[in-house]
Amino acid sequence: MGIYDTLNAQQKKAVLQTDGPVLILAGAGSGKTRVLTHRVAYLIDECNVNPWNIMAITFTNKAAGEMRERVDKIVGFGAESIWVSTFHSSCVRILRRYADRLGYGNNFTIYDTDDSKSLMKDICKKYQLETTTLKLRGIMGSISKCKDNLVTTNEYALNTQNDFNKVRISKAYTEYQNALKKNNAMDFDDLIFNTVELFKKNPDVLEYYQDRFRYIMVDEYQDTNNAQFEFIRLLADKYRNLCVVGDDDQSIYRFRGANIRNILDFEKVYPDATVIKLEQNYRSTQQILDAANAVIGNNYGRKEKALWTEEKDGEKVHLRQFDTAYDEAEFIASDIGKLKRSGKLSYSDTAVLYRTNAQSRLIEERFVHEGIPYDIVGGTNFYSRREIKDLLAYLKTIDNGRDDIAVKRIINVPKRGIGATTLEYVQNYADERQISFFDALCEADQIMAVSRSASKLKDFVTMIRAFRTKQKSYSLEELLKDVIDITGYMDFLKTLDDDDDSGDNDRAANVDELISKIAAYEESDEVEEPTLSGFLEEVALVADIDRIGEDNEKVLLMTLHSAKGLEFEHVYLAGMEENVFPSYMTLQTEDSDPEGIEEERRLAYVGITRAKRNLTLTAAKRRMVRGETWFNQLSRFVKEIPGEYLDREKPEFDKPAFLFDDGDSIDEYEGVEDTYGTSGRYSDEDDSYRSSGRYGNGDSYGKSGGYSGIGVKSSYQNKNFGSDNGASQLSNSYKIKAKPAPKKPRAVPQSKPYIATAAKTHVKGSLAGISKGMPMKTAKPEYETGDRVSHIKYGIGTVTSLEEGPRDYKVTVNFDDCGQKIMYAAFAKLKKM
DNA sequence: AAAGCAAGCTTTTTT
DNA sequence: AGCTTGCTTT
Repeated sequence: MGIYDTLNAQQKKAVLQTDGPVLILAGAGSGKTRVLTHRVAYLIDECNVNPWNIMAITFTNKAAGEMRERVDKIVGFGAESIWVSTFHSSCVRILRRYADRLGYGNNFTIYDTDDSKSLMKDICKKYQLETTTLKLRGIMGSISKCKDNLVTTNEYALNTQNDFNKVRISKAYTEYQNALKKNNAMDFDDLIFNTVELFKKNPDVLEYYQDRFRYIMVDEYQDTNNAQFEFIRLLADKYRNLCVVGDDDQSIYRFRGANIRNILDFEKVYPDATVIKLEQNYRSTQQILDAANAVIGNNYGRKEKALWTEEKDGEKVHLRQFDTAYDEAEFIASDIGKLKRSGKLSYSDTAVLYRTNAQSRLIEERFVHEGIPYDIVGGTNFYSRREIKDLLAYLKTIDNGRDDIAVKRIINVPKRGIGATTLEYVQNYADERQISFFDALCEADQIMAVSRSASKLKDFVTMIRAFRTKQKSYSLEELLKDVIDITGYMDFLKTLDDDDDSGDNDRAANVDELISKIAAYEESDEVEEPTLSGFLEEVALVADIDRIGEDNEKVLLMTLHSAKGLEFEHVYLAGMEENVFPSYMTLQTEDSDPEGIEEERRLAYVGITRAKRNLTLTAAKRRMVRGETWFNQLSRFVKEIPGEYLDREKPEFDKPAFLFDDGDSIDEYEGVEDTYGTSGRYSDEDDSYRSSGRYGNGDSYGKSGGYSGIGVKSSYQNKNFGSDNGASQLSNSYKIKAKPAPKKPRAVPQSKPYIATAAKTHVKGSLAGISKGMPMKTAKPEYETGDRVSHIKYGIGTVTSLEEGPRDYKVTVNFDDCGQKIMYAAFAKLKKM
């Protein structure tokens, strides 16, 4: 049977067990994607299952894409009719057909986290729901939890037991859902929740999909939440051919509602389940696996398993500890550079992983310095960047006036002299009449209270209507460029970050990328009828990880979370320090939530097992976090790795981090009694601190204005500190934190010049170089810098610069009447005088 | 009534 | 460091 012979015994068992519930516990790197794809092939080729009856759910679009590709290769025929998609996109697909059964329009829009937040903000304001203890974040969190657990607004309302906060949350939940419905919108959680609701209330719909998906496979099952579980359970209920694949040791999304019990209790829900463990690892060396096993072994309540490999040759795991995060970043960059030069490393097979997005900046700077090409995953998702959201909000407004959030976002962007008060009146008018915000704007004349601003509102409406008219004859790309041009959006961006121009460049480049993206969408073969709504939908569900291409010769920088499911020859885990990883937040809540630390450990496990051959752990003794200097001890996860698996350059690494070595650039360090018998402060002669932050006046830190760095134990109180100093609350002797003194920040040696260059080649978070098939370019305009030109709206001016963009020329004109404007040449339709 | 500026507060992770 | 909020200015 050919292709199945390459599988090991356990893998083969997993492939051949096609019927009934199956739980595959697949350790990291144990070839689970291979198993899944072979299983699909087996179902089709050997069991005569119609591809149409197979559904495979993955976590990210990228994973879905990869699975689809591999299935296509191995199946050959009919592969395209298999549903391979994420939970969210599956649900969208179903809801697009049946949302009307729930009282939504089938063309509902999808709100991202930002959109939901602004909607909720309005609601909280309207009903005065926020208190000192109950903030927006908490309300949103509670509601999200409700949806994850399939608790409806009514059910929640019945269970408030007159608890003060619960009553408020209940009100917020109810109003929020009402508002969503009115806006014909759903948030991420709703997509799953509503699909389950749809299935429960409409047996005919459920049965249709049950009959359709006779064989269901779910990847990354350990990260499903209760609603997702219910979605799957309902679908699989008729034929019970449900195969879930996961690894409880890699469950890292609890904060998002993932319920590790879904995988741990699978056998309780399906007592007849076949359980198969895949423990042979085909990815990493024994040394790396030993380290991973040693770390994860400290967790309780896991399904016992031990990864092993036949790959015995390998280096030890490298450990390097540095004085500062700068040194750490410098090492990573230079080490990668060195290995690359000696031919031992390829950029595309190398990743730097860290706990928080904020850690990327320093590393990024050093990469630029060393000339190492890189790409950053995550941070602010391309589609959550301000400039992109603004432009998309214009497109949404043009597409569908019912989306109040989009309209409000852009009504005064760029500034049109329409302020908060005016908007409030308009909103009240809309509320009274139960009409949309945009419809209210159309009747601005009727709203007495805004009579003074009525003309501005009318101008806005007229502009949007003009776009709608143009939409009929324009391509999407033309429409977007026209929006940018008419609104003077590039101009507005210029005013945004005037302190330094690098951010500005990024933003402009991101706008270029959006144009490329919309053009690529229009020209894509996969879309038969490109529409504005289609584009907006496609864009709504992309995760940042989805855009990584394989072929790029670039080092990837990303969080540990983003790295799940990926593998690299060389992996650097940066910031292996207490309070960084495990995170400060987790350690703070350790008593009330002991499971937090277990999840962090799983995250460490995920990180370590990303490496195939070469793993380097790095840590810094001190680093700047949100304007404070933190002194952290080496991460407990490093200490959990037995010394014999480690190659460490500094044998004294595990002494308390704040005992500085002789070479350290600290002039004075006084010991004070505490857990470690020390703590101290620095003299202010020391200039090695690149502190910044707003500590404009040193009074609260003591007269000396000196540096107060302390090692703290729970009972330690330092009177020189403001009472809000987090240090006094620290309960674990690992934690050492200090505040910087007012000090002239030492010029950071890298900085601007090459950051600016970097923006051109590696646009952070943009799609630079990723969208394929950039089509033909607009011809060079007839005019040049210095020429006098005329514009239909702005009149006559002088061209001050003509810059070549990826798809079009960007022309800057200094108009005699309205000053400088930046626009796209193809759209400005400038006439040379 | 809107825009501009300074102070204050914060997030760890994301479909 | 970045974003929101509140206050002052126009």
